[in-house]
Amino acid sequence: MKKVTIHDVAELAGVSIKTVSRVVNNESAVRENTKVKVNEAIKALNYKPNLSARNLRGTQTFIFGLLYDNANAYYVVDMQNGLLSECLDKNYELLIRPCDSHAPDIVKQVTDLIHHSRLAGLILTPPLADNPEILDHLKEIELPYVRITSGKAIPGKCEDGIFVDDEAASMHITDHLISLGHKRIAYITGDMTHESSPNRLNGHLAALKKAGIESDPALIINKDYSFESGVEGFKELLELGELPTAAVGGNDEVAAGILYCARLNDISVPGDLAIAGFENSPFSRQTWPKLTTASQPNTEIARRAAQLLIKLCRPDRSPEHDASQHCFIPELIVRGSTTADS
Amino acid sequence: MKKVTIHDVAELAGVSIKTVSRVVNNESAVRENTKVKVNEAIKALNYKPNLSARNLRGTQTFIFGLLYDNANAYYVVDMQNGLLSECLDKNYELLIRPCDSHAPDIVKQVTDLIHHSRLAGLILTPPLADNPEILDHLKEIELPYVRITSGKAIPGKCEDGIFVDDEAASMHITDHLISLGHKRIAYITGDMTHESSPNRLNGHLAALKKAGIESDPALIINKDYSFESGVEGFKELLELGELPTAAVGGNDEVAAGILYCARLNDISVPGDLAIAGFENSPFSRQTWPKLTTASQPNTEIARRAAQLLIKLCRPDRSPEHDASQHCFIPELIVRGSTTADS
DNA sequence: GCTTGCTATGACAACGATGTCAATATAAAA
DNA sequence: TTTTATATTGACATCGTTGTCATAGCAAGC
Repeated sequence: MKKVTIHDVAELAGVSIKTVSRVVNNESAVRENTKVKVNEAIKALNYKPNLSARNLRGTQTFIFGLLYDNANAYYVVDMQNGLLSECLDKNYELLIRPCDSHAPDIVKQVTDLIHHSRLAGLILTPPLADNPEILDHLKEIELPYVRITSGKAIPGKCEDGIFVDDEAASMHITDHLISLGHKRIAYITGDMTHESSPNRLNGHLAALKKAGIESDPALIINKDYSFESGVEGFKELLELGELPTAAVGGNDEVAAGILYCARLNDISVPGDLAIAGFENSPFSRQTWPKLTTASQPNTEIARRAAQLLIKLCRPDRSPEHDASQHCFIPELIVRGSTTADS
Repeated sequence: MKKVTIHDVAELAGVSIKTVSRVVNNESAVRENTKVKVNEAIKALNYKPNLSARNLRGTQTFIFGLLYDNANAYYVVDMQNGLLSECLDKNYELLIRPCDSHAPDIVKQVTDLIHHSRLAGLILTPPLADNPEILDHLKEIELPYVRITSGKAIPGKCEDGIFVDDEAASMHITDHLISLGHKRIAYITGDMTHESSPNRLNGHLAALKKAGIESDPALIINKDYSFESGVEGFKELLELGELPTAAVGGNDEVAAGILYCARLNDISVPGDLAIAGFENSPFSRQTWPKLTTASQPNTEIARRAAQLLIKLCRPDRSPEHDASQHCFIPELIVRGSTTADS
C-alpha cells in the first residue's frame, strides 16, 4: 500500500513524468498512442495525483471554496454532496466555509479565505451569491466563481451561473391553489433582501393576474423566512377579520409557522385554510398534514455548479459541458396541506 | 497582497527559515528570545503557513477527515461548524466525506480516503463510529481517530473519544413523563444496530424500573429512526386495543411520525397522548404541538472532538487539553407535546 | 585553556507535481 | 533528398515547507 506517484506511472508507461502530467491535465500535444499507454498505467496503479503537490507548484490550485450562510442548514448538505461527487471525480478539493451573511466584515472574510487558502474558484449560495460587494471583489481579482441563485438564465447575457426559477415555480403553486377554487390567497414572504423572495412573490402575483384575480395588498405580509415569522405573519392575517382561504409561505418554514398558528386557532387545514410552502425541506413531509411545496434538485444543481466552475477554471483543458448557464424550475409537489385526498 | 512565505518571516526576524518552522510547529530547542522575535514577525506579516507545502513535505499532513452518514443531515452541519472553528484556528484542513454506512465496500471507501487524501486523522460519527471493521482497520494502520458516539466515558478505560450519554438523557425524558402521571408509556426505537438505540431504550427501561412501573413488552416497538417508522410503529400500537398514554420516539423524526399518526386518528396531543422525541432537531420546534425532546450541543461536541484529535496527532507539540475522553449528557427540553401549558 | 556535551541554529535535500524551454521525432514543403 | 515547420517529448528548476545532518555557541569539568 505504498504511495503511487507520477514517477511510478511514468516508469510503467515508459515515458517521462512530464508526459504523464500532460495526460492527467488533458493538455494537447500528446500522441493518442502514448495517451493510451499512460492511461493504462494510471489505471493499473490506481494513481491519483497528489493535491498538495499540484496546489503548491501549479499556477492554479485545485481547491474550490463553498460559501454558504450558517442558517441554511437544510439544503447545504445536499449541495455539499453534489459538489463533492463532482469534485472527487475531477480531483478537486472542496473547502466548505459557513459564514454569517450579516457580518459587517463579510467581504474581508471572503478575501482572506481566497487569499490564504489559495482558492481556484468559489461557489456562492444565497444570500451571499447576491452580495454585490463580494461579486465586485471577485470580478476585480478575476477569481472564477459560480453563483447558485434565484433568477432566470438570460441567454446572451454574459453571466455564468446556475439559476433557480423561483418565479415560475411560485406561479405553479398559486396556479394550483387557484385551480382548487381559491381566490383570497395570502402570501407571507421571506426576507425581501434575498433575491428569491421578490421572485417568488412576483410569481404569485403573476398567477393571480393571469387568472384575473385582483390581488389584495392586505394579504401580502413581509417576513423573513423563519418559522416564527410564519406564526407572526398569520397572526396578523387573523386580525384582519375576514380570513383568506389559502396561504402561501415564502419557504417551508414559514408555511410550517402558518400551519402551527392555524392549529393553535383551531382552523382546519386544508378544509378552512390551504397552505403551501417552498423548497421541499425534509420536514415538509413530516408535518400534519404534509405540506404542498416546490422541490428543487439541490444535489443536481450543485453538481452543475461544480462542472461549470471547472470549465471556467480550465477552459482549455476540461471536457465540454453544455451551457455556461443553467436554469432549474422547482417542481410542484402537491400534498395534504392543500388537498384533503393526498 | 502578495503571498507571505516563511522566507519573509525569516528575513524580518533575522533568522533562518528552519527556525521559523520550529517556532510555528512549537518544537523545542528554540531560545525564548528568538521565539519572541519570530512570533512578532509572524504577526506583523500576518503569516500563515502554506498547507499544501506542509502536507507535501511533512511526515504528517494537516488534513482531518470527517466521516458521516448521508442520512444524518440534521446535525452534520452543526458538527461541521464546530470542527471548522477549531481547525481554522489551528491551521488544519477539514475534508468532509459523506458516505453510505450500509455500502458493502464501506471499509474500502474509508481506506481509500485515508490513503489518497493522506489524512492525519479521522473523526467518525454514528453509525460509522461504531463499525468494528473500520475501527480495527484504523488501529491496524495506527491512524489517529476520534469517535463521536453514544455511550459513557469510562474512566481508566484507555479509549479516547467523545461520548454522548443517551441513556441518562433518555431516562430524564421518561422520568419527565412519569412525573406527569403516565404509566403506560410506549417506546418506538431507532435502528437497533446503532449504539444510540439500545442506550436510549435502556434509559427508558431504567426510568420505568426506578419508578416501580413494570414495562410492557407490547409497548416497545423496534423501528429505524425514520419518520415513516414512527407512523408505522404507532399504527401497530393502535391495533393493540388499549392505547398508551404517552409515546417516546427514538429520535425526533420518529416522534414526528407518531404525532402525524396520532393526528390522523384524531388523538389529541398531549391530552390523550403525550409524545417525546430526541435530538432537538430544528423541526422539533416546528410541529404542532412542539416536541418535547433532548438536546445535545453538537457544535461544542465537535469542537471537543477536533481538540482531541489534534492532541492525538501531535502529542509533543500541541498545547494541553483537558481529558482524552469527554462526555455530554443531552438536556431535557419540555415542550407542548407533553405538557399543554408549554 | 581545552575538551566534552549539550543547546540552538542553519544549510541543504526532498516531498510530488507543473512551468519553461530545449531537444527530438515526424510531416510537409522545396 | 534536404530543408523547414510542427507536433511530441523530456530535462530541469521550482513551489513553500519540514526532515536530516552538520555546525556554531556556550557552560561545565578537567
